[in-house]
Amino acid sequence: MTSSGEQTERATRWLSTEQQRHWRAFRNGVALLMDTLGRELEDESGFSLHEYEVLVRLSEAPDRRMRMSELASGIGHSRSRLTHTIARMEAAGLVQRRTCSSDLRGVDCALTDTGFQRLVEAAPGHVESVRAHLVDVLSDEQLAALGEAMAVVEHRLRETPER
Amino acid sequence: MTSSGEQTERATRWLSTEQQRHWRAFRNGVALLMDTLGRELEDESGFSLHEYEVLVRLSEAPDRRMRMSELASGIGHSRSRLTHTIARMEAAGLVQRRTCSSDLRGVDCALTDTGFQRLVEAAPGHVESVRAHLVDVLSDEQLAALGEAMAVVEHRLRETPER
DNA sequence: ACTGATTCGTTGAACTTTCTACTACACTCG
DNA sequence: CGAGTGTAGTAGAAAGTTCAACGAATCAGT
Repeated sequence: MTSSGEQTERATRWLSTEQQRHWRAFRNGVALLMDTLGRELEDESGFSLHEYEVLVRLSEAPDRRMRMSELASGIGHSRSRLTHTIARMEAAGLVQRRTCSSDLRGVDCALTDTGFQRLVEAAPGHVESVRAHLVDVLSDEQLAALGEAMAVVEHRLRETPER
Repeated sequence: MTSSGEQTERATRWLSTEQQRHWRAFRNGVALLMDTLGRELEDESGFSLHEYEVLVRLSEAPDRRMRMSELASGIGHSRSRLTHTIARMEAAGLVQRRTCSSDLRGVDCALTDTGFQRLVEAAPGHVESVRAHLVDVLSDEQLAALGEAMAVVEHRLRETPER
């Protein structure tokens, strides 16, 4: 809109047949896998994958408590979304909100004993699912390749300032 | 509940440290990647990844039309969800519903010229995103490993009768 | 043909997630 | 100090998804 009028037409660098095949396999496989893991977790323990993730993070935090925003950015949810999720989980007695001592704006979210207990009960079944559909289906090398590739992807995405 | 009372207590086969590391990297990486691709697509073309997927499938179908249920199972959405999605897309003029000639229960979903046009406009940007955050970030071998591993996962999930 | 079971797609309500606006506190710089 | 700017969390409305129930068409068995 400034000087050049039309932005330079650059030919799209389409994916090669192979690349497209792999990308689609990845996309479809991930969707189906996550869907399945989510449904199985839901059936067996009543948690969604998101709630489970919250429980896991809290259980591993010092004192089993964490600030809302840490929790949110850690699992990549919006602050708003986490507020709603935690509200539901608090109503269910899984977590408890406390005012944060060091920063009066902040709120700490603490795992209750009930919440921890329910996580302990849910974990074995979930691990079984992950094994059955991912870990035990692949060779050690394949799993490692998967993990390492996605670590690179994540690292790049986090280091990039923005786009 | 029948004979044995307690079901046999079997020790949970937890993941090894390495396995857990890879599984988490996979989970986090996938979440962040898909999130980013979705947001970029949304910003550039106004489509969600789901809508985009619908457009792609239709554009590749013979006659650019497909039965609702084929479409739904192809992309792994519930029939209900697809109904709602297609309703919105139809209101936006991207697709059109027609009665299916061979089966009066069925409904065919056809891509409109507008829909095809909008897909053509959206595609280059999306491919750029996929390259920037996945394809060009990995070696050919890594991408191939990713695709092949997930193809195995998907295949296993589809062949299993149910769980 | 007739009956019952099944599949197709839709509907509306309940629920979850996203988006936007808002309050309160913290930090910083004159 | 105190005005301006940024950050933490929340709240409610809008958008999207899931769930259960339904009407219509097909299929299988008699």
